[in-house]
Amino acid sequence: MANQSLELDALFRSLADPTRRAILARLAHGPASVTELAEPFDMALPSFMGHLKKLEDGGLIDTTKEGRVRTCTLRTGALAPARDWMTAQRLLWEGRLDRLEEYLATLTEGPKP
Amino acid sequence: MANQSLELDALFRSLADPTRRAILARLAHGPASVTELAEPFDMALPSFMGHLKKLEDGGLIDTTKEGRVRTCTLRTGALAPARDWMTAQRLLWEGRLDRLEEYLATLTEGPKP
DNA sequence: TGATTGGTTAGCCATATGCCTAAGTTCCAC
DNA sequence: GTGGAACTTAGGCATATGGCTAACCAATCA
Repeated sequence: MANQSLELDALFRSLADPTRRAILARLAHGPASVTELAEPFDMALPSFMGHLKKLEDGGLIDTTKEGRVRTCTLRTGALAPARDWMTAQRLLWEGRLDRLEEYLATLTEGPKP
Repeated sequence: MANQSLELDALFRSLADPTRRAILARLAHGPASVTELAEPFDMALPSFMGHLKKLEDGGLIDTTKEGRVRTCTLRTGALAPARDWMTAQRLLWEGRLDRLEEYLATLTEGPKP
């Protein structure tokens, strides 16, 4: 549970920045190199690389180096824990406890990474 | 758009802390006073109050004072923009552009706060 | 009316964050 | 072999964050 809390900390912190959200939104269209990703931003490259590192350490993206080009790829399902937490709260708020129970049942059945 | 970006910054930053997430999860069960909310936490009251202020400034909760008791209430739909952004990314990732279009149509029809 | 309760304000500290520049390394095209 | 491209590392700076204690204030109770 504490581990899940740390994971959610990192996930939501990763999303609490417009640059990183823009990176994720771009990668949703497909993999891209660092240079491609950085091009729309008026930001020093080492600063931009810092954001990529944050996303990689947070488990949101994978990066691979081929020659001098580093390619970034969105990690499938990486946002699921954050989305699941928000969905759980919404179901509680709306008072649909029976739906919450069904929903939690689907969580325990799913595979864990 | 920039305004939406700032709103998402504040929303995700509010969620990037275990104490604030626990507050929201508790309030999902119904309103509570500051003292009730703070009781499970081993934290100085001014520090805890700081978290409540963050949540209120971020539009996630409302607070009202009656006599010396301040009661906190979850604001309905407050997490919707964050959830919507995550849903939009997921639909992109899964390549279901037609579903994305349908989804975006529902957004533009909905009332804006 | 004094004591207690439920916050509120102010100031401080350690750490994290997001940006910068400068310099460097690895790879590749010419 | 060399210059340029694509990163990578190091150090610095300003601001934000999350916690603390101390003192205070407003409301209520005995």
